[in-house]
Amino acid sequence: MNGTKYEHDEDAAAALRQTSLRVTKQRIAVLDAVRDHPHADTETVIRSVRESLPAVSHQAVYDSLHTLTEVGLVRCIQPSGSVARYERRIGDNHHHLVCRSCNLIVDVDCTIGQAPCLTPSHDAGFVIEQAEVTFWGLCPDCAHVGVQAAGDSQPSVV
Amino acid sequence: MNGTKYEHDEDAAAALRQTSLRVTKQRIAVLDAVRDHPHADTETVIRSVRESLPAVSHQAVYDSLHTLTEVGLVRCIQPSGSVARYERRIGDNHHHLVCRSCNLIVDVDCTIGQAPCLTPSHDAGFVIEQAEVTFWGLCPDCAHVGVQAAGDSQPSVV
DNA sequence: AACCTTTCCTTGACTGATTCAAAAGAACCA
DNA sequence: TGGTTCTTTTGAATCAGTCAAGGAAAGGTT
Repeated sequence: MNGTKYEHDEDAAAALRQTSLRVTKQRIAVLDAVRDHPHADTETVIRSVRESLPAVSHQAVYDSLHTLTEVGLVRCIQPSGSVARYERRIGDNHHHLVCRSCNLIVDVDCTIGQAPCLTPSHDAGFVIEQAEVTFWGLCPDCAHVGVQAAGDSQPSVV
Repeated sequence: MNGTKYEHDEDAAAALRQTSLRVTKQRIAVLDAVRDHPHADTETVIRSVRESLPAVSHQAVYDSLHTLTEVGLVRCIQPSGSVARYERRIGDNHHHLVCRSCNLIVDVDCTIGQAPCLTPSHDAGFVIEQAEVTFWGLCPDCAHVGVQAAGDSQPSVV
């Protein structure tokens, strides 16, 4: 049943042990699922987890994702119009490209270097912890389709 | 009933006439509500609209907000963990400061100048239309409370 | 001004993501 | 191993947002 996954299990278990959280099958499976499906929504995580643990409740996945987000083992992103999505790549404050047409999400490195990697023109007195950048546009595939399909059905740049 | 609001009504009506949309009481009231409550969520817009038009349905407000967003008279933003919020300031691609503690949202001018005002380090072949920046942190009030209240209950910077 | 067409609003039900709460179960410390 | 505490299951509930059909209003036409 759990033969060829030692690496994953060990990575996830080790990460959990470094927190004060208990090491449970469910949390390990959630961590693996998020690693294997970058930017997955909760539904996808549930399906993936159930491949190895068919009986997990959706609530366990919701709880795990929340808890793991709180301790910083996963990061939750939520581009406008999207449900919550999760990723395992953390700590480097990278950003995202989102395709307006097919909703593909791709990582991009932080524009300048370390968080916060940008400074607003005036900060209104805020103590700024993080700058989150989302680049909206068209992925290579969708951009080509737009060009091929007549050219002027795709309106102007914002 | 509608005595002292000529300025607002005229602004909103004029904006609507410049589109191909019909000029209706409901849409004017929605435009005024969004102007009077920057970054308001739909619930707030509904309450505000009902001050002048008690009988509007929530569906009319949802429809209006969608339609007005489509034609570009309002802009919809959705910081992670928040419901949809709307603003009347459009066309300048400004960005937002969001307080992690009280959810206050404040506008900041575009960091460099025109959209897209940032360029990712590598674009993965995307055609980029817009860069959306959200600065997360603590507003002046919440930052002060954090400092006063013992200093180490408020954890580290991300 | 009356009419007609098209677009818009109201009504009421519904969906889908997420959350709540209580009880059963599993992890970890002694 | 035994007990305590933290997790998971179960089942129901909430909340933002959507769907669909009929009635109403806007704005052009006569």
